[in-house]
Amino acid sequence: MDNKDFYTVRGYQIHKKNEKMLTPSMEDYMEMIYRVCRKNGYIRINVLAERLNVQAPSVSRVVEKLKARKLISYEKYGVVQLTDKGKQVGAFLLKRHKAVEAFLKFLGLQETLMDTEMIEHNISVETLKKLILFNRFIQSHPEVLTQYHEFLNKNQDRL
Amino acid sequence: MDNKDFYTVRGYQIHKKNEKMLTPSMEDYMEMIYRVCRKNGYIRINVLAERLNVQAPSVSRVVEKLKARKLISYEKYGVVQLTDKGKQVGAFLLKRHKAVEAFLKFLGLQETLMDTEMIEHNISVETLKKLILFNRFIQSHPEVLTQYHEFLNKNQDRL
DNA sequence: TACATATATTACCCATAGGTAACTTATTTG
DNA sequence: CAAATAAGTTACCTATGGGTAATATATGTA
Repeated sequence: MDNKDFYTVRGYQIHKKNEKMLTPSMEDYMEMIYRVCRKNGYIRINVLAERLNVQAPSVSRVVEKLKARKLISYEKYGVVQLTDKGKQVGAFLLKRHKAVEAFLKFLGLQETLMDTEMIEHNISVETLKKLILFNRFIQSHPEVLTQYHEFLNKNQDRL
Repeated sequence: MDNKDFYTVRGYQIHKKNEKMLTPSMEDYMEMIYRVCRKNGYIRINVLAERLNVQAPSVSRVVEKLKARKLISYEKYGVVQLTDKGKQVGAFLLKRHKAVEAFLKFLGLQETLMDTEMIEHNISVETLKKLILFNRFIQSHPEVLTQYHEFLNKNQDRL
C-alpha cells in the first residue's frame, strides 16, 4: 500500500481543486438555482434560502461568489438568473444527482434524498460515468434487478 | 417534491449530528490510527501526520479531540493507542471503507482510493448495509459481474 | 404619500480544519 | 554530559460556511 496516497477529506478536496470550480456548498446552491430557474426563469434570495433551509445572509454571500464565477447574473436586491455557463453546470449537477439517486433506489433505499445530496459532491467524473452505465445496465437487464431484490428479501436481516 | 427536505451539505451534517460522533476529518484520522494500531499496537504523531499528509500540529489537535471522546489513550509526547471503544469505531470505519471500495471496483474504476475516501463519510448506515448486501449478491452471482463487464465493454465510449 | 412590511445586505460572530512559526520536550550523538 | 536533532505543542493565521443583529432597500397598504 502506497502510504503517500492517503489524505484527509480536505487534502483530497485540495487535490481536486484544479478540476472543481465549486465547493460542495456552492454546488448545492447551483443545483437548487437550476431546479427553480428551469421552471421560473429566475429565483430570489428569500426563496433560495427557504428551499435550502439557510438564512438569507448565507444566500447573499454565495450568490456573490457564483456571480464572480460567471454562473449567474445578479444585481443587488434583484433576481438571480443563470448564465449559459450556469445552465451547463446546473444541468450537469442535476444529471449527477439523478444518477446517484437512481442507484440508491436500485439498492433498495426507501429514503434517498439525504444520501444522494451527501454523496453527489464526492464522486469523481469517472465514478459518475460508471454509475450512469450501471444504471443503464440495470434498465436493460431487469432480471438482474429481480434477482437482487430476491437476494435482498432473503438476506435483509443477516448483517 | 417536498421542499423542506433540501439542505446544504452543512445542513445535512447538522441533521446527522446526533448519530455521528465524528466529523469526516476525525474519521480519517481514526481509520488511519486503526490501520496502524492493528499492526503495531500504537502510533506516533509524526507517523500519523506522514500517513495522512498533514502537519504535526494538525494531528496534535485531532488527537486531543479523539482522546476527549475516549476513542484513544494518549499523553503528551507519548504514543497513541486505541481504547476498546476506539477499536470498535475503527473496525467499523475500515469495514465501511472496504465495502465502498469493493463496490467501486465492481463498477470498473481503476483507481478507487480517492473516491472511496470521499464517499465513505457520506453514506448513511442504511446505505452501507445495502452496499454490503449488494457486494455479497455480486459475489454469489458471478454471472451478473460478467454481464455487467460485457455491457461496459460495449458501452464505454457512449456517454 | 407616509408608514408598515418584506426582502436583502453588511458587520460581526462561531465552528471546523488546515497551515506556519516559535517554543517545549524527548531522544540521539559525539 | 552537553549539544544536536527530532518529535510534539502552542499561538496565531487563513479559508469555508453557517448564524444573528443591525441596517438598507424594495414593495405594499391605507
